[in-house]
Amino acid sequence: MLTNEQISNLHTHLGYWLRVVSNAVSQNFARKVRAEGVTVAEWVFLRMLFDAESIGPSQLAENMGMTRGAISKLADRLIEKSLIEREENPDDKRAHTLSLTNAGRALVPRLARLADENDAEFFDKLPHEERLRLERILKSIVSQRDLKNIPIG
Amino acid sequence: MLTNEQISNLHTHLGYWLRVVSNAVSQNFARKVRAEGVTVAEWVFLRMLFDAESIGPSQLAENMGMTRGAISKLADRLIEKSLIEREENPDDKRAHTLSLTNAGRALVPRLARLADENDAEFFDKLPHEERLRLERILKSIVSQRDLKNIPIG
DNA sequence: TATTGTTATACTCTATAACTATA
DNA sequence: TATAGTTATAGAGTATAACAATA
Repeated sequence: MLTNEQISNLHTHLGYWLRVVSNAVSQNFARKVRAEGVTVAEWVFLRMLFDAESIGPSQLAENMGMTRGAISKLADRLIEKSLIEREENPDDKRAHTLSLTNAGRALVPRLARLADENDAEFFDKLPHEERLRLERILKSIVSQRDLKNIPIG
Repeated sequence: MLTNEQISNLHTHLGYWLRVVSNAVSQNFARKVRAEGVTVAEWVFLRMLFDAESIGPSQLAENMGMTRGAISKLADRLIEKSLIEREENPDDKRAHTLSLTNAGRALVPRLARLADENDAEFFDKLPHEERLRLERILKSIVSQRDLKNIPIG
């Protein structure tokens, strides 16, 4: 017989199915938050500022797994939307501090609710035990591969 | 007491963990195929042409869950790389047919091997049973939500 | 010199829509 | 007029690197 090389099909990979579901969840969420005028990356950004006492672009870039350049652009957009403010640090004049405006702080709970809704849409129909299994398996891969980046988009 | 509104944290959502893992898998794969000079979208494109007897941009757009415009650009790039060819259909002069060149056909098995490797890197360390569970849960969400788009990027 | 941020460039994918040619 | 493809434009994210100001 001739070479019987196996060319695996797209759907034979677990990564494929993971991406199908993950992209659907993310796109659905993106649509929801777009109605509130923000992107998924902006939601993550705002949610982090909500918890942070005070945080600079570099720290945020580290936390979000983005470059400082990307954070700058994101911050510009959020300032444009009056959701955050940028201040100089008096102690170290190189450093900036980013913080939520009142409007930004008011928006976060609304976005958090959308995140809850979105998750429920996709996963609430799973039997409780399956949901726990899925979470456990995903977290085991995260810790095994030491994944630390916040996923955007 | 004051309002005890719960602002859910990023990591409380299953969709968050799904995205962490999915993005890591995809980015790892993107890095691998980039070494072969293609993107993930181009891999999907080539893999589909590998099976198709003859296929046009519209059909491919449908199958890949992309717009025809996006397919056109993708096809331009792949033609530039001499991996596919575009022909006019003699029966219907509006229609085009896309097909692999010899170089493109030769590349697909190499990319398929990378996809296999990538999947193995992330999932082979899971107990066999967990892997089956993960696949079953993901597919149940796919069928429940009737997801049909091939995930790119 | 090293660090903090910003800015610039280029590339990929997305979305929408205008446009051409053919049916 | 409807359909097949292409092209144009704009937005969002990624990556890399140049750059200014400060430490």
